[in-house]
Amino acid sequence: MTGVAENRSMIKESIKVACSNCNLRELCLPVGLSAKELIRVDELVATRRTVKRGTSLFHNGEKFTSLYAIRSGFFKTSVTTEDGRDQVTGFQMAGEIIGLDGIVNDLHTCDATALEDAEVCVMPFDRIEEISREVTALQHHVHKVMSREIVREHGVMLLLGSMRAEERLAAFLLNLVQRLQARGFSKTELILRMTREEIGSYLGMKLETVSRTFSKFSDDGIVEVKQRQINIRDAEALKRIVNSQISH
Amino acid sequence: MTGVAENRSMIKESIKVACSNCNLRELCLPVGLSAKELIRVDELVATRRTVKRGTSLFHNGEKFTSLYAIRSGFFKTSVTTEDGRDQVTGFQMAGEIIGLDGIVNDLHTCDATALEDAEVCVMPFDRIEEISREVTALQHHVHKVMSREIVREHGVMLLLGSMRAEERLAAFLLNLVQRLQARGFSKTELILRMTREEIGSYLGMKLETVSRTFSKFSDDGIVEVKQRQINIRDAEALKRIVNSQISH
DNA sequence: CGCCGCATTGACGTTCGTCAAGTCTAGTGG
DNA sequence: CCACTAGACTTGACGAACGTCAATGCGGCG
Repeated sequence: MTGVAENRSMIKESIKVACSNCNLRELCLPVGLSAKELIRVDELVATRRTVKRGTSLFHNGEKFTSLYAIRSGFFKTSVTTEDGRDQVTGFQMAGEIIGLDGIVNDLHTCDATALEDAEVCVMPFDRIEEISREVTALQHHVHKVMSREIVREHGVMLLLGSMRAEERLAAFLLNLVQRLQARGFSKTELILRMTREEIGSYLGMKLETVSRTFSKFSDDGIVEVKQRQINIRDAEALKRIVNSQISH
Repeated sequence: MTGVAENRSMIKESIKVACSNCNLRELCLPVGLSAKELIRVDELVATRRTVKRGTSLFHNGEKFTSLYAIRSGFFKTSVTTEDGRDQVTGFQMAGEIIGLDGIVNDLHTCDATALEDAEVCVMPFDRIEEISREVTALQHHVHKVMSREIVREHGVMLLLGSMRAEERLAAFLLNLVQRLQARGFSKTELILRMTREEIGSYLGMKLETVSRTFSKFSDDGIVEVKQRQINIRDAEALKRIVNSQISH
């Protein structure tokens, strides 16, 4: 039963890395578990699954069974309407959880697409519920993960509802680099995994406006932009732009 | 201990209506509970609390202790940045749950303000966690409530990121009237509990644009607008506007 | 009755979207 | 190795949608 090909990705059941040994543990799991609890929590992950760049982990309309913890790689999630409109709702990186949208109706309501080759831990949701009845720290952790997502989306709503193009892009860059830094990457250098169009969709602006705004930042010496390679030269300036509060 | 005045609202502990008898039960609670489970679930609500119009149930920065189920009245939730920007993140009516944002950091990250005199059931969160360890239907229900909020916010992001003014207002009206209808109100008549400015904040547009768009709908015979009294004359037209997909 | 907050409407300006042309880069195949 | 191509990105010119500012209207409440 190992190495079986599935629709869009491969299942890998043989090589299991226990959560208790995983280097992303502090991102995925609650802290301060007893040895006994850790053993229970290791049962959360049923399998691992690799997702090739450009393919999707799940689609809108698919049956929901599991949450996914990203072990490596980079995803976008996006919603689509019947009439073809679509909106990127988030970008996710290692240690983050995707699939929460599926719980309410047992159906996924968005697509999750890998922007680079990725690997995820598959956590069947009924198992999550079962174990979190026994391990209260896990129960609380699950609640926090969901609440964090709600708060994050509040921030996006603020951005979309009240910021102008420069403010949006500045906030976006600062958020990305802050999350990368929390994972041990540089706080000034980053490589964008998404296109200008995907950034624009997330930020509610057109790709041309994204491009122009990058150029503006570059002209002002705030960031160096070489295609998808970004070097943040003046993070303080970006923060000032986000809090600009121009004209009122 | 009854009728004690608190900061911004009154605590009412004497007259307890059990959840099991509450007419909003099917909105707040899971269905199909056993008698024994119902008894446990009735312990969820510690007290009830009235919130006068214009006052707040909780504020950004306050310690989080409880979720609130709205028994009657109408709320808005809004986030504010240091620099004074603010954004309405939602409008909530009877049967809906507010306070989910506070779980992640044990602090509320938004304000909840009553737009009309309201009454809420106070459900201490540690009690929710305790009881949902025993009553799996409640556990699942809590997860669904949070997931539903995430999905709702995806919808708002789509609206803010990709719709134009008329589409936004049409979607807003349809959503409001649909929720009111689910509570037994008319599907054509409604009274707005919020100002044009609050609608605008929620929809990412200025109050003047909200007003103009109402006037446009009125001129087109789609809705009658008399201040805050709205009569939807052609819901199909509103749906067409939402799905307009003009120009691409 | 008169005030005040909310709503409407108009004139004008800014930001961003649209359309179009052109450039850069990576990947492919001769 | 280089030419070629496709996809992504950049840049410019123009226009539409919406924000801004300001005047006016309306309705509820003291």
